[in-house]
Amino acid sequence: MARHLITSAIPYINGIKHLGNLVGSQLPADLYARYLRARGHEVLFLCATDEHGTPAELAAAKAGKPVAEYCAEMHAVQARIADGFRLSFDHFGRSSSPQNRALTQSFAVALAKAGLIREVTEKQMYSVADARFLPDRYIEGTCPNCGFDSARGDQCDNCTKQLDPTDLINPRSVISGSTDLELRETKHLYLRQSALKDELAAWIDSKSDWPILTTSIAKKWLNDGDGLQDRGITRDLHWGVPAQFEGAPWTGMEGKVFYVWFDAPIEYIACAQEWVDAGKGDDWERWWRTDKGADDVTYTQFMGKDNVPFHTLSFPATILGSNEPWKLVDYIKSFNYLNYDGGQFSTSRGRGVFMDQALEILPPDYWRWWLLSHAPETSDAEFTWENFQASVNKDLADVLGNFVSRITKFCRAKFGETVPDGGVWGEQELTLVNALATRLAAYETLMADKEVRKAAGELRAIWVLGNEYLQSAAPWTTIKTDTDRAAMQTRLGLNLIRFYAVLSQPFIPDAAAELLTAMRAEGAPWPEDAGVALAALAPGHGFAVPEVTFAKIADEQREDWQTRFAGLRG
RNA sequence: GGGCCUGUAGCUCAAUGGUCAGAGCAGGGCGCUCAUAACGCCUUGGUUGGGGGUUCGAGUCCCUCCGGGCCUACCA
Repeated sequence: MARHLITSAIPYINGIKHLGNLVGSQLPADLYARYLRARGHEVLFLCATDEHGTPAELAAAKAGKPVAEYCAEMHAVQARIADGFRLSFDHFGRSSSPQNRALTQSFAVALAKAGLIREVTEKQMYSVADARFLPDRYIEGTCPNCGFDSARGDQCDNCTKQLDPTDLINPRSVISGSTDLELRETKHLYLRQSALKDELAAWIDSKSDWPILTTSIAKKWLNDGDGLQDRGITRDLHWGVPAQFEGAPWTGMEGKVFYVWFDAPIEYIACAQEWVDAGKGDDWERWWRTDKGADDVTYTQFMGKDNVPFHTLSFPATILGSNEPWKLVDYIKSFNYLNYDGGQFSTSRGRGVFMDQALEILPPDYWRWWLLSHAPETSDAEFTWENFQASVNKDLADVLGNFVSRITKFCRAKFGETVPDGGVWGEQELTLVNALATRLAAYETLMADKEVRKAAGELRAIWVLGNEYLQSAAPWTTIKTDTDRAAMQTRLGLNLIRFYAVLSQPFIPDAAAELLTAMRAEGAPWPEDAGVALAALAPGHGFAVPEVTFAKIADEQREDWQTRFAGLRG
């Protein structure tokens, strides 16, 4: 038994996430957490909403609400949807929590003591009409390079040229359209990441088993240009962790907050405190403090590729630079993007299927299975309705669901709704059990390695073995001449349902639970030995014939959804 | 512009430099009748994006061209 800390990249508070966001972090993290729990490991699986920053302020303003109220509402919405997808967080926290505020400020002090914070006075664009400083991309104007009239202050979307807001012709605020902009001096704190460059590089180099996607992005940032750059960790905003506070080793930071990417990863730690404060646990330090037991913890993070620089460099810089005994991540599993029907999912343009909509049309297991079995691990992947329909119908309805139907209904018709007695395993059964044992071991290895797609493929192959067995054993033929043998074959078939339900739990928890309930085998443990597990349901054990576990997606449904989700989100 | 990833069967994807490039789905044939017209068996299908090179041997390594994607530090 080992102890595993698992975190999923924390979703931004601004709106409901789409399926691409889900498959890139929360869903595979949940798969891994569920698997490890099923294997009897001690797991702490944490996620939260990332609530600070300019987009949250603007979204709240647009909704006509105070930002704190907006975030509280959206947190509840996201928590409900996460629950709908059966994401088994031990706690779903908030980066705006008091715990995170205190911890973020504490980290800043520690970093300052270590000489890793420097003050920088710089000039930023200020919008008089909006009464706020504006990030570069919140300023638009005409591109000096190509003449595009909606170029952003950081880059022109038309000609891709890198820009500075002061390069723009006729710059205006994206928020209000106001052209009353001026450069104002402002002071910010910078984290001296450059001072930690060698230490970070050595650490990254030691991680030879990480996905290429993870290490290549990290190395790029470490080595690009002049190497790892210092990063501003404060912003001129109101919504965030105040950068001026009692005990702060600097002055003049009133009205400023820490940058979201500084406080968001710290929420991983604060979330464990929230977990304890919510009465769900009693000791968070044994998960996070290496001086208090966390040395034994294996820490795995899941995220989309856009989050990699912050998790491989910025956050580790915060941890290492603090000189405090915090647990560093052991493995970073990163994902590419999921595209939608020939283009990108887009939150801003409402393109694709969003988490709430997905749950409105189908149960979570359908989405979990398709998304995980098509997880964008080696490259970007593509969602199409045709592929979704075909995969789900074949894998879930035909291969697994129909297997359950055929054996339970056969048994009911011939022996009644109890596990039949008689007969002993022969050559055919031992061959099956051996094949299952081999595939089970492969499945366990793939799950432990976080090879999501391959694990899904192995699980499916395990389901297929049941159909192959039934087909060749043919109890419906056997029963005509040898009742005992037919009973034995049927008994094994029923045990396969229980076996499959246990193995399938991480992918399709609802269906697995339904099957275990039907087989009256709730709480069945992970099989230590396939042969033993496949004899667990003894003669006389009652069961119920399950309702159709997975209904098929009809062509009309698919076409309807295809049309419905083609355009903008209504 | 720079960097990284990627291109393999109609589709979605595999393949430590080493048998004849493999699976699933789709297509074709046969079988079965317990089952959600489900299942099983067999099978068609490839100049591995193009071109060069290294090597006894290249999908894999190098160069180049073409296509797709991501990142490029003030969105998060």
